[in-house]
Amino acid sequence: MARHIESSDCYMKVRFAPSPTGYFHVGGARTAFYNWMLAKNSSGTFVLRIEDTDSERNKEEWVDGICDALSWLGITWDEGPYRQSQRLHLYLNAANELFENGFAYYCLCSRDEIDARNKEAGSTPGYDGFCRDRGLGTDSGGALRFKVPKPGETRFIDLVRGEVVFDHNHIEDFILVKSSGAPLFVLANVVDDIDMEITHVVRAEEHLPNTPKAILVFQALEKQPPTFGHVPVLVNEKRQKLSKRRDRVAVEDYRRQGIIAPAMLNYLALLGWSPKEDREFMTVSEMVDAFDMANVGHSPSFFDEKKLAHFNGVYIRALDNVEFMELSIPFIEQNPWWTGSKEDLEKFMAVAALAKERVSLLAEVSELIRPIFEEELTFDDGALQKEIKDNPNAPKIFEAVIKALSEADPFEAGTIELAVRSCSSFLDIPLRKLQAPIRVATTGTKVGLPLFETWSTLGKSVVLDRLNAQI
RNA sequence: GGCCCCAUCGUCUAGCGGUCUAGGACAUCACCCUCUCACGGUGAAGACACGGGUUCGAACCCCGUUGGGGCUGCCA
Repeated sequence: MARHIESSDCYMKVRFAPSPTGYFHVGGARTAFYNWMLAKNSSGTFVLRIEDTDSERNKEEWVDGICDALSWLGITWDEGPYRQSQRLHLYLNAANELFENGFAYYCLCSRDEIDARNKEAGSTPGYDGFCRDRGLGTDSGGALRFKVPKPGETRFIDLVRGEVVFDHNHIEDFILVKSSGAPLFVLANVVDDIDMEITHVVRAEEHLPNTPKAILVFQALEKQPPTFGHVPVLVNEKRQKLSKRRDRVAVEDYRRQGIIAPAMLNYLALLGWSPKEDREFMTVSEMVDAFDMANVGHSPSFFDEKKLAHFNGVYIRALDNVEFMELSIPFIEQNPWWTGSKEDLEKFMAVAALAKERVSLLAEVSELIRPIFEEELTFDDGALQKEIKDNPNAPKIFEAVIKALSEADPFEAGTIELAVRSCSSFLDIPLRKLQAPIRVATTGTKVGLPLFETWSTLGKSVVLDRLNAQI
């Protein structure tokens, strides 16, 4: 589809304006990242604004969750976090101005009354303008509604969709201030965008129908609206918008599983956007340089955990061993066998490169390195049965390996391998068959880190003890 | 229901009128590598929703149909 507008290279002041009503989710993270990239590649400003005007639904802990998650991702804000709950006077001033200038009126209708009237008249849902000309005053105790000019239409150029037109006949006179005196989203949003001099509003597509309302308010306040861009929503496997209630979407969840921040950012950036060259792995600065709203797609994207995990694996493998260990330690600390001692760190270091290649989530590291730390080995019962108890060759394999091993000196991967291979040819059992029982005996499972390196890290006496225990 | 948005392999996408017997990536399968598992390598299978136009020529432009999504709150 032809693009009707190019995103400009000029200074952009953007904002990410989440509402703290639940876990910070991946869709929000993507929106934040897009905004952040726009600010970065225009030498602009990224504002964090917490839209907490709805005191019923907002919780302080969610605000912390948002800030923590953004910080973890490396999405830093130049201004804020502003709190709308602390700026109520600004919205009320604007509301008063709109009322004084005839752009808004007070309304006493309840939803039930409106619905009843619509039903009786056989008309479509939406406010019917009952109080429009009643001349109710500030002291009426009603809600303040914006008087949408009718007939009329509002059109604007959306950065991703091109020109969009809304007929005012389908926009009801929406509420700006509740009867309780609390300002609502559209009002607060617009007033802040004016006050903070936001130049570009990039947000999720679910806000597209709010945009003409916002533009009307900008105009009534005699301000130039910013440029808007609506990015497609993220959907689940059933192609419904990702929901905090229904779907697993919390950034925090992925972090706890061991997704690392750069992998998350890279994956998120590619959901709905792709650079011209169709590249996949990019550093943050490469993404910032390449990012362009003109290349943002138009249709919803499915958040695919499998592909995220693949990206994460690639990023983990690119880590150096020390970084890998530092990032992994929070995930292994909770194990009783991990003490964090110098010896533990040395053992971990010895297998870090091998472990790195075998995980796509940091939460998988524990299981992989557990055999080299545990005093009392935990066994996979199925593997124990199959590879040792039911294996007629097991006794002679143990006997031969124990004997060969005692001569392996120094006890290193190379000498161990020679010893084990000699058993293989001596017993005429292929190495792949021969390694199974001794692997289970010394690590508890049939899959894991390469055996010879594991043994050299474990030390000769531990290995011999574990082998002898199975005879 | 009304309004708006969208439509290329199962998924994320490349493609902006001829270079498309439609490219890449994830997932899947096969083979190779290999001490297990991974990693890596090679290969296979797999898509332009449908119908009309416009055009010498359409995945790309227009219209319609169908399908999906969003919104339709004194939530954001």
